Amino acid sequence: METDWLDVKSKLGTIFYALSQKIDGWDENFDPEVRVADPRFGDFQVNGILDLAKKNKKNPRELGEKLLAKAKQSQDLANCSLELSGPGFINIRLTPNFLQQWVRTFCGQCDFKQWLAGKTIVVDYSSPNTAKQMHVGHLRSMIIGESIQRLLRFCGANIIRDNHIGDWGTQFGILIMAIKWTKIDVSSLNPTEALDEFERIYREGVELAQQDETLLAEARRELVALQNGSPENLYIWEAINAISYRAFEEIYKQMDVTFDYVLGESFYRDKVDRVCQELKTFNIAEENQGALVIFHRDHDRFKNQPFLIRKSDGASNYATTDLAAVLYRCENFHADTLVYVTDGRQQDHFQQLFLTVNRWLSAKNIPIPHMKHVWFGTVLGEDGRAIKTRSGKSIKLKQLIDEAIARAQIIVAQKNPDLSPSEQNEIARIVGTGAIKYTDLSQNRTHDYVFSWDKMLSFDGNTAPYLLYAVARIYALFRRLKISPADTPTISMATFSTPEELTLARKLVDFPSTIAQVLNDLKPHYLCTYLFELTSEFSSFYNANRIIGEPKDILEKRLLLCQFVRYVLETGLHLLGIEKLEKM
RNA sequence: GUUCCUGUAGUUCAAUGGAUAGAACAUCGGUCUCCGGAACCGAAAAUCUGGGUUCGAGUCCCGGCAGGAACGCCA
Repeated sequence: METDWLDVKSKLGTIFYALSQKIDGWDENFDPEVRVADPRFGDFQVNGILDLAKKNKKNPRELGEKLLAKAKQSQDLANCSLELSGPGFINIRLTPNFLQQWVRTFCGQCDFKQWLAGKTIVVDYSSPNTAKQMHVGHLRSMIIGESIQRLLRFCGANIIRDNHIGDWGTQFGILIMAIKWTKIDVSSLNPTEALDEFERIYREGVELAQQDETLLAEARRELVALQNGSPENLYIWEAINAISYRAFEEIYKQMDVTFDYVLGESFYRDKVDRVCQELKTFNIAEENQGALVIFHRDHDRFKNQPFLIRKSDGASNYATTDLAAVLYRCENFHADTLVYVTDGRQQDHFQQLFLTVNRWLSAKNIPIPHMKHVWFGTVLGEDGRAIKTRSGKSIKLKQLIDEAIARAQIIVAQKNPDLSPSEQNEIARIVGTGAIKYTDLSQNRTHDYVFSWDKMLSFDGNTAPYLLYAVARIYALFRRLKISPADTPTISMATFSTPEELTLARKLVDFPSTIAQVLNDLKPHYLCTYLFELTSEFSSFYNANRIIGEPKDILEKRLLLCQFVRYVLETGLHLLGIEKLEKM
């Protein structure tokens, strides 16, 4: 089988389009709209005939008959059975022979590197603020960002992972004021409790500032002093950041998240003036009520809603930093795409940012990168409102992760007491963090969800442990048969024949088009749905079709399916940021 | 006021304008001399509301109702 059959759905689209163009008078803008079909009707269906008929006021059945006649003569489709049905669908069913060839050709060979080859993409994700512990509200950017970053890399892009930490914000004004007010020595704090302490001090500072205007003014002065390089304030700031970074690192390590660069907002502090200057020079930014703002006159909303890039007190804000970061990423990383993974509440900000970058970089006459805001819904508390740190009762990320690992630990110890403690610990970590990641990723990222311990820590049903278990069983099978997963599977001459073999092989065919869809929308939940369905079909297959003790040709064809399933599950789990397990 | 998101089984979620709306959890009932039972098979159970567009609407448009969010010096 030719390698261009890897993505069968897309290949069928190409074939049907080419066939249609051999028919006299057929619309050249025809889109066959090949879709995965309901198994009752076939494996794939051509949907586009109905649209075409509507547009050209023709009878869809007649058009369908013409296209079907061409398709039936096509050598490319010799291994498919075809029929016209319903109002004008062409149903396509792959023959067992086709499935056999496809599985043989692509087992372990699903390579999508050419899709994004040559692209340099900066992915900006996680991006917590220092001086605070990460809480469940910080989960999504880290998990979704990590997954998307892996996906883009898997599809051939050159990826730069940048953690744009909020280490230069106004929280430091209040914090430094309160630290000085309460005369706390930052170097004397116990590192494990220091972040709690900073949060407490911060809340205290907010209260103080509310009660006493002179302290509020003091906080503003401390921030300006910090930004102007006051050694005393820089010392406190650095101490706070060092403690914060250590806490972040601990979580990233547990969650298997890594970055190439950690360029916080402070990194851009000497680069923002240039941005403001240029935007003024190009007449993009203007002074308004003492601040430097940008209006986009040809935009319905942003002609009135300003993009504020310098506050009236002269301080820059996150908009300025983001602009400086865009320039830095273009000039130093030569990025042609920038991906931002943040909460959906920042949609206006990013729209304004992108509009501004377009105007600014065209004025500078340098290439404008593609910019994509990959936003996600808010994690809500029980009250239906966003979980907030200031409430003081939000769930810490560390607490959630530790609890997930502890629960997994109990189950591992119970199911697999013979494994060494260190093996059990590692399994518990992967199962526990995998469950958290999968729960988040398996939901449409653009929807809000209410945080619940039960949901995050569930190990039953459509969860990471279910997928991990299937992988572990395949490894167990290989161990019993004394074969290595790295071995090239022996090619059996037997074709798939049982309903479970055929259904499973059929499901494997959808892997490439699923990746294409996830890539198109940057929505990992499509992948989760696919992997769960694949695993479910694998489990049914494995339950109903014996392998060990079967005649050689049957054993071999079933092993080939196991090998392919293992490959797809491991690849898929990796793309979700979940590590695989050979035992659990 | 402008803009954005959401409303689907008891619960949590799916469903690129396609054929009889899929799952999971929970509930009820099955499978086992079973390659790992963290498994498999089955049952019952749902599109907020009123119009419209379409051969076809959970999906698109308009109007309600309900919830959430953003909108000038927070990030």
